[in-house]
Amino acid sequence: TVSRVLNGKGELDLRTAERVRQVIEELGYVPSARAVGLARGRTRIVGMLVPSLTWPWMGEVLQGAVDVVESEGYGLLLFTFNRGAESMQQFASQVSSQSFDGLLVIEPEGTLTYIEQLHARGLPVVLIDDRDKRPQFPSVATTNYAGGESAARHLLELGRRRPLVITGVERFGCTHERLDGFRDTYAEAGIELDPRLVYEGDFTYESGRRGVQHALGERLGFDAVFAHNDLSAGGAIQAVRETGRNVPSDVSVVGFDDIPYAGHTEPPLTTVHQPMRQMGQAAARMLMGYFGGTPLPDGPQVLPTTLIVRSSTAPKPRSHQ
Amino acid sequence: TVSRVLNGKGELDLRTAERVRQVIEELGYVPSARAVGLARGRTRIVGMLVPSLTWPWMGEVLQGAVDVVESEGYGLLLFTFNRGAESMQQFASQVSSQSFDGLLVIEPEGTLTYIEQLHARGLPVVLIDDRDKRPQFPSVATTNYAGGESAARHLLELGRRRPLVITGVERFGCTHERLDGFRDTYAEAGIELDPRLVYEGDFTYESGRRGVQHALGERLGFDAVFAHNDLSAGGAIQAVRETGRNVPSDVSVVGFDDIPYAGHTEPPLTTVHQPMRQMGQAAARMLMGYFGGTPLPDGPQVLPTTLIVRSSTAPKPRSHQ
DNA sequence: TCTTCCCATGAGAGCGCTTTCACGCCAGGA
DNA sequence: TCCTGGCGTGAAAGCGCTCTCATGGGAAGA
Repeated sequence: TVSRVLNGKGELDLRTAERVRQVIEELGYVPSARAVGLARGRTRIVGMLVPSLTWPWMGEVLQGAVDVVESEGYGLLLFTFNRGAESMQQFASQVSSQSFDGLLVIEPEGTLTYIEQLHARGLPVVLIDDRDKRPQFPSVATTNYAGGESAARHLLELGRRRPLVITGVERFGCTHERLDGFRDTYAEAGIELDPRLVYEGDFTYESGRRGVQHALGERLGFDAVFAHNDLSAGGAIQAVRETGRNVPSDVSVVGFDDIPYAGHTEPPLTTVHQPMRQMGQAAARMLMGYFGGTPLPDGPQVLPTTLIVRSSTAPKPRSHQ
Repeated sequence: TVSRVLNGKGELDLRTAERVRQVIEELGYVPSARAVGLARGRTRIVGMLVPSLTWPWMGEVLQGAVDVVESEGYGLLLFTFNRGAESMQQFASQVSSQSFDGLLVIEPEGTLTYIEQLHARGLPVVLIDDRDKRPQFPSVATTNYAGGESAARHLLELGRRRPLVITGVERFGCTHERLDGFRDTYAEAGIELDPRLVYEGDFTYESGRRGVQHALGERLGFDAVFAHNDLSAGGAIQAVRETGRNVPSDVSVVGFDDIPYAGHTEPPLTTVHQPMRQMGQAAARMLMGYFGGTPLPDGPQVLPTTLIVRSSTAPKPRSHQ
């Protein structure tokens, strides 16, 4: 009967319910999560697997996920993947011991097949920002291609016709999408990107510097930089300024991500905003919805990027055109 | 008997054990965390309560904690406190439903009494970076006072005799400690800080800018800035440079925290490094140790800060002295 | 007033483990 | 050969809930 009162199920007399509630209050009784979990077969906990917690935008997506998970009365069990095989081991055992009801994943490199297995075995899984295209999978993604397009369009409007691209890690899907969007837009404007001006970076500040220094060393002229994340854009700005050139007038720089750092570079960085927190929220909501009865969509939910214009981009001065 | 094999307890025949193990292997059997938890009365999960996940150094301490927690086969249940009372409600109910065996806390403002209650009631709790001094409490702290001292010593050695201090939020203990360490060291050198050159900031980039602009507006001369975190130090650098002054020669700037951003300011920031990841690790280790039988120390474990000298500080030029 | 039906509640069987208890068996001493 | 110890193992009682099933009592219909 107490159980009925607590869960609000079954027919029961209002006065009895009130009396039970009163006693519960007096005793300060709280049901044990463990026992409830065992009896019900569900834990009201969702797992979240992330590659690393120290990436600059990770906090945002985590915060987004935690917010909705908590507001639904669920708990968020955190797993990372920075001790390689051992991490995976630990995680796998937690999965099979059914420590959680569903899973949010920012895919650590090379674990996709495993994650797919879990999904196939019936564990509700939502992927965040799948680097590889995985159409038949519940996931939340962002418009990397369109982000690349918007950066290109912005630079074209400013009269920048020889952009240097500092890419992300080559094996990530997002790198290709951002590059393709950018390249295609330039192509539409009748400008083919010089392949020598596409530098493979690795998302670090240093790689941004190296990209610029490399181009300069090769005596390749450029009037803009499109970096695939803000950190490398920051490095690029830095390297450009060191040569005495001005940002934005000599070289305009566009980044990607819009982490807080982007607002604090000198000059503040124009960048493609990724809605990290919203992505975390959306993924969590999908999962919560599933627990509530809504089936998981078997495709990605795509959240749009937005171009944030700050001061690192400006029209090309007449004299140089 | 299966249970005995799995837990390695009790006397049992080696051949039987082997046979059991084989069958377990064949069946792919994994004990249910829920049932084990209920039967044993422990969940092998530790909770972690943090004010916000988006603070720049939060990822580091989280990562440190997760690393050791995971390596011990425990899980990390994450709670945040950015929806005020509601968050607290949720968290409290999780506590009383015994969802976890122990708790790691980066104290959200104004929850200390509650946390203390939990500790008094027998929940193992380890605090990270207690802003208020709480001597009788297991915690991990860092040397804020000594950090302030080291910043002061460094600036004094460079001949900087009129520093501007941009503090953190006034009600935080760390703000006072950093300021006291700094002030006392200057006092020892025979220099009393000009109270007008102590500006109350709030740990934001903007507050760093405002601090500098305020001092400049009041026509207060200064040849150095000590900011209580890196973000506001970045803002300070920016504001100083905007007036045409040089960092480090005209004004040397020292920050606090040593977040990744500190390496990317222009010029790279000299700062007091806080061992965030180590603090997370140490706290988690304390808790793990407790589960292993070692009692919790009833005082803080203090990890030292280190001064990281980069390019935002330099000796005072002769001509200006 | 008697029967029928339904609503509110108590009893009890799980959920999948751990842990205690007791029993059976074999080795060693009398 | 019989008795005493232990060791290895099966049986069963929880852990603290949920949920089904059965029961009792009161209202409504005859």
